[in-house]
Amino acid sequence: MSDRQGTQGETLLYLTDEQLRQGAEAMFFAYRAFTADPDRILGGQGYGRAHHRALHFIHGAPGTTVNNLLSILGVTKQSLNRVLRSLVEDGLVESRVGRIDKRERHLFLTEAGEALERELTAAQHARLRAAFRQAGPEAVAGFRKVLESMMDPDLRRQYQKLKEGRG
Amino acid sequence: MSDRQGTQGETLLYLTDEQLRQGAEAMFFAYRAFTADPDRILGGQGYGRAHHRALHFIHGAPGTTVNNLLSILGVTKQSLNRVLRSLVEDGLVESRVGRIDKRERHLFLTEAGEALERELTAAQHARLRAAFRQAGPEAVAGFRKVLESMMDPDLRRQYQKLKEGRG
DNA sequence: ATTTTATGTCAGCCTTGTTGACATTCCAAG
DNA sequence: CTTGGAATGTCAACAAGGCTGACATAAAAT
Repeated sequence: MSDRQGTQGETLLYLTDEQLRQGAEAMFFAYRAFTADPDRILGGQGYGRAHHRALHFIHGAPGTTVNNLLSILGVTKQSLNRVLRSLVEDGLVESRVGRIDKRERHLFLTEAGEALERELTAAQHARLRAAFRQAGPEAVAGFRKVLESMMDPDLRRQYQKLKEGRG
Repeated sequence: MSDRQGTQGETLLYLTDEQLRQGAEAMFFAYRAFTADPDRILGGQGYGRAHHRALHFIHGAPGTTVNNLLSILGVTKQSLNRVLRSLVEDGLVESRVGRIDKRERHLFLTEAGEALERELTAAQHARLRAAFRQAGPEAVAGFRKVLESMMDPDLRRQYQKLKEGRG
């Protein structure tokens, strides 16, 4: 029971309350760092994290509907609507009525919207790139593996679908 | 140049825009899952994520001052004050005026506060434990390594200090 | 003793989540 | 064809939790 290298030892080791606590705190601090740069960029202009998320996913799936975006973002349509309205008013997003189903709105980034999305992504990717490089490829693989395991099955499916859609 | 195992090949491989994008989305989805259980528990009783964070760190460092808590949480004192006030009013946190420096307030969880903290921690740890177990020890090491690399030096120091304080 | 600094509290604003009410469009049953 | 329900999106009002500014009190410095 004292083999710190053995399978049993490690299994017990990394699941102690202290290990879990450290994992939780790491998530908290890292997520703050992860969102810090885009938050700073958006802070000045009356936008926030919600606008970043909308820009990100519209960029990744141009022509997506409001309803589809909702299922990805996991917020209510009323909440998303406020964000989209300001983005449309400011000319960053274009909302076109669906041709086959006129109830739907298809969303696209304008050139200005693409430009802001690029700026936000650049900041976030710079940080991520530095962290990935410093940690090394194996650590990155582990990072992804743990994050995926942490998601609910529904969220994981959404995440996988986004990946495959671009793969 | 075609060695997918070589340092060069891997370095290029995991730093493509697509890899970074997937990393960012993994963070987004995983963080949502990470906070989902405590959010659900707290939702009913007029509390939120901010209360959870306060309970968590007061539990981990009983007697901490408001100012110290601020530097850990990274919010303004006005924002934290609102949260603390409701926790004190509801008898979950006790705030004692400092004996040596009467400007300071030292914070402690009451028995009820400890009980709620345990409930929240239990939910979050259950999810984390399942993810860690599924991903395996090496993945968990990588997960921690990447998250730490992602933090700003200041945040990383805070995080390390918390770990060592309990180590 | 008076000024400056540190700590915490109160008031008010903004973003972004929530529910409720509603308009429009589509589709299916009568 | 029409009518009633379901799906989609919008508008209004409210709550949580960020923020800045103004302020009270205690400690420290001059």
